[in-house]
Amino acid sequence: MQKSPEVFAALADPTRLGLLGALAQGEKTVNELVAPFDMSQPAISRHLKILEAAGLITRRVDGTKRPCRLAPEGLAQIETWASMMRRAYAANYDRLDAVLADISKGEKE
Amino acid sequence: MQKSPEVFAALADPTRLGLLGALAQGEKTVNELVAPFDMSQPAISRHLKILEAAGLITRRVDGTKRPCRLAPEGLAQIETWASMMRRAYAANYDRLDAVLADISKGEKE
DNA sequence: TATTTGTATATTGTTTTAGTTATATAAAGG
DNA sequence: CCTTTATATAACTAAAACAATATACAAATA
Repeated sequence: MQKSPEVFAALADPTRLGLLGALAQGEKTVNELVAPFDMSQPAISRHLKILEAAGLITRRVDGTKRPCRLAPEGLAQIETWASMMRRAYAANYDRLDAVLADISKGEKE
Repeated sequence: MQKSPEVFAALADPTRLGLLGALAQGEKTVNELVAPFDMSQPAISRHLKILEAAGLITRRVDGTKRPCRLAPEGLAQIETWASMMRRAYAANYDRLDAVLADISKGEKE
């Protein structure tokens, strides 16, 4: 129907959320990210690829290493979506609350 | 490894995002939600169940209808996560940016 | 009470996702 | 160069997600 929720799909996995949590502490290489996750290196590499495609991380080249960093762009997408929804909620529901309260008060009689 | 990203998984589907968008305009019954989504009613009902389990919508009973509303709780979870990440970013990366800039300046020689 | 309306659940088939092991590749170091 | 280190890709398997159709059920209505 409209745009694809690539960034949300990227978050829809506990391993990837954990990777982001690890990266929240600062830049880390792939192997450093593999260590705490009882999971194979290829599996982690695929997760990192998904996070990168979603704009949630970036990778630079340092010799044979590929240090990963958080990228704020993906985060911004999420925040933008959430604040749109919150605005819509405030506009269309806080008002509705009063309406519904009136209705149910009327129904009690 | 740790907690399950149920709320993000709920957003990781274009139909469900669309449903939330529709609900952003106000309360709607299941059939009203089905209409714009070239998809069967049972499929939409299952999506709604997932959104409800994630705390993103609530449903009330109105005779045989089940009007759905946005629930701000799920939204709050997302906002909380995002702001945690942003704080971590600010704390551990803005500082790191300067460090990396220094390093790459050194490497140029 | 019989029928219709609104919604939910069951069953099933297909597609997608996530994991493993094995292997490729590229840079570093001896 | 040859080997090791760091990471990526390939091939495959298993599990989960999504959709459709058929059906059940409860409330409204005729």
